[in-house]
Amino acid sequence: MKAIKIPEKTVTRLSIYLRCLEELENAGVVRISSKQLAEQFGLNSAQVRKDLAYFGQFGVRGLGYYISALRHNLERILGLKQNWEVALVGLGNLGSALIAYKGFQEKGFKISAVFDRDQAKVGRRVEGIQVMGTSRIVPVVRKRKIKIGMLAVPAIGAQAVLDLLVEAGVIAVLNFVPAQLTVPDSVKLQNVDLSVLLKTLSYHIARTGRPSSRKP
Amino acid sequence: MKAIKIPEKTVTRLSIYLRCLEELENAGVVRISSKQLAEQFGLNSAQVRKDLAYFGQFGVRGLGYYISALRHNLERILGLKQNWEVALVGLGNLGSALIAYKGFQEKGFKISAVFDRDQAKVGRRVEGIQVMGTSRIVPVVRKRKIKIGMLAVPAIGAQAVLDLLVEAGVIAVLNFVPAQLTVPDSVKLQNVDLSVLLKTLSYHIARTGRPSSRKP
DNA sequence: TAGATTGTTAATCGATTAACAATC
DNA sequence: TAGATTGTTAATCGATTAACAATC
Repeated sequence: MKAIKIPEKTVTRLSIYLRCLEELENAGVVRISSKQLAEQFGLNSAQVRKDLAYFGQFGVRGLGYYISALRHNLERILGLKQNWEVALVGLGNLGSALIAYKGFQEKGFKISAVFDRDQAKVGRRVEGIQVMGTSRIVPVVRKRKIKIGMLAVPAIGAQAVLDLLVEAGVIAVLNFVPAQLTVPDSVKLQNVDLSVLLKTLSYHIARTGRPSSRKP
Repeated sequence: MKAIKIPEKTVTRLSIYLRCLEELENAGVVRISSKQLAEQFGLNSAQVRKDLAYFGQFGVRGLGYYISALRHNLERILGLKQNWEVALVGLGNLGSALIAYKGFQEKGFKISAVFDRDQAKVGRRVEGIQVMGTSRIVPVVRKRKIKIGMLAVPAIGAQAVLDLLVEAGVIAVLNFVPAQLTVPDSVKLQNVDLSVLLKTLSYHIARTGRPSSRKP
């Protein structure tokens, strides 16, 4: 079969294109060229065409891309034609915000199982979901065939919890824990480390922000 | 002067190295080689050395890097020797979680000003900080010389709020709004789009997760 | 000194972009 | 048909990695 490697950045851009296409379709626009689409994001039009070309021929020469058709194709490619169940582990500040956030559900991602180590939280109902102890991760996630995990626990013990999710059959994990965690190659671990992002910002300010350097 | 372009990825890795060095120092380790450090993250040792070499010569041939010295150097390079004040705009689910999250403060980032458009929230006290209306962004951020913004408002109107932060003199913004926002070149906009990350996970599962494809 | 590891150059790899034939 | 824009190849650019002289 085809062994063409598709860059991760391409996949990320597809979902950004998709958001733009949704807006355009809602605005009643029918067609768009790669040039117009690229301008929305400060990208090169060849890059847009190449990103799409990894997956097929979706455009019409001389005309561009029909928005509705392209949108459906991108949704299919990204696996968004189905609703995904998500298992959240950790119900601290961040976990609570994630479960309260309505944005995911609109996009087809539903947090449908919540786990926490703290016995005081177990049994509570949050957004209509009963909180379970971490010992229930393996049976429940396996039984419900949940494929996506969200990890929002303290760094201590995070690897053990992640191992449970993997054992339960999760294939992809959105990880908010600022620690070096490992998963088998077959599992995708997507790190969201806000501290690392803030430090990058700090670097940017330290380099470009001030005419002369100043120490506090 | 030197016009060497330092890759963004290098800066991101520096802060990841730093976290590792902190752990090692706490564990009482004195020295580490680029090879050992690289193995922690599945990276190449040449990459570690090159990342560091952008900023100076921090190692000792034959021995490796002294952890304490390297750590101080990285903190200096990343601008972490000072505490940064952060202005948060938007006090919904995510904004509330961000302000309640204690992790930032430990790393030297303190949310010290909070703004929301909703008059019902203005005047309330959250984590010891009095919430202000968005009309106060420009005077307050400018007066306090706050350089980092966090944007956690709804997509509608987000650009206008971002413009206010920029007008107020912010140089870097951590953006949680899933929309295509623009800033001047001098300002760094770091997007954190959880929906995009989830879609990348969805793609991964759709491609690798199932032996045969199945539509719901 | 012998062994180890850095700092740095040169080679490789992969992603972006320019260019253009195909074609609507 | 003439003009526009795709899909794709080839050129360019930038980041990663191998290799090794310098040196602790």
